[in-house]
Amino acid sequence: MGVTKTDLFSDVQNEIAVAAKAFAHPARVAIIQYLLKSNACINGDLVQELGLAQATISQHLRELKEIGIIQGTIEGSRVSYCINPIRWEEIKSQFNGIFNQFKVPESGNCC
Amino acid sequence: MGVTKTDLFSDVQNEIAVAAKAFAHPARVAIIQYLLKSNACINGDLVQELGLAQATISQHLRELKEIGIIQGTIEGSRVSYCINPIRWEEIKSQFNGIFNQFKVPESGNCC
DNA sequence: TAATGATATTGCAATATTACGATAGTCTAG
DNA sequence: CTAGACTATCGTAATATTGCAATATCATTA
Repeated sequence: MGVTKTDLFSDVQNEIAVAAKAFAHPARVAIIQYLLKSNACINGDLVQELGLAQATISQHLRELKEIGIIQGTIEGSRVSYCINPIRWEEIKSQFNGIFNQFKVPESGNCC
Repeated sequence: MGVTKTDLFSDVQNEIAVAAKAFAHPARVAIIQYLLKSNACINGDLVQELGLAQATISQHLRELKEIGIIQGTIEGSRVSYCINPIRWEEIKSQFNGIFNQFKVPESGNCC
């Protein structure tokens, strides 16, 4: 009924799902890529950069902050956002842990 | 209004968002991990493995198939699913492309 | 052929996500 | 202090996702 049954799955599986949501919307991917490029930015820049309303971007930023992949500091009347290095590495290694698990079977592909 | 404005974003950004959705639900993560372990499996196994209804699992499998990350072959009355190696590498390198873009700035962290 | 087993599809119901206007709060100029 | 700039939050509308029972398919087996 629209409710994800998180209790059926392991902690790791739920964590990966949460982390993946950071990348599961093109606007958030765009925000992350922009942060990677500029290595710090402000919300206002993003309103120019992406074509979305200020409220929408603010909402995506909050989601990314909740996931922990970005962090923000208030700078006067502005807010500077950047990648959270600790969390970034954490998520990166969670994904690499999965990606590196796959080896093409020697006996050719199964199906 | 609930509609993602895909036209605002680049192809790559949209592609990453689609790929990320494969991992954005714990059930799909669990399915992928199970496929990684068993290196081929059948739908029925998954109904035992996860606690979800058959219809629900079939739906997740279809989504993963649409994303291309898994593939299935009909084997009599059963279906064998496995990782799609080509697509797997594709998605893996898209994510690595992002993950490796981040370097902790020498001047310490910005915010 | 009929019954069985394995999957897929359909048709809801419930919740989640996306988007934005309006509004509120918080600085910084002036 | 006041006006303007920048962000966050609220309320709401529209669409998407999740989950499952019921049903449909299709191959196998009796």
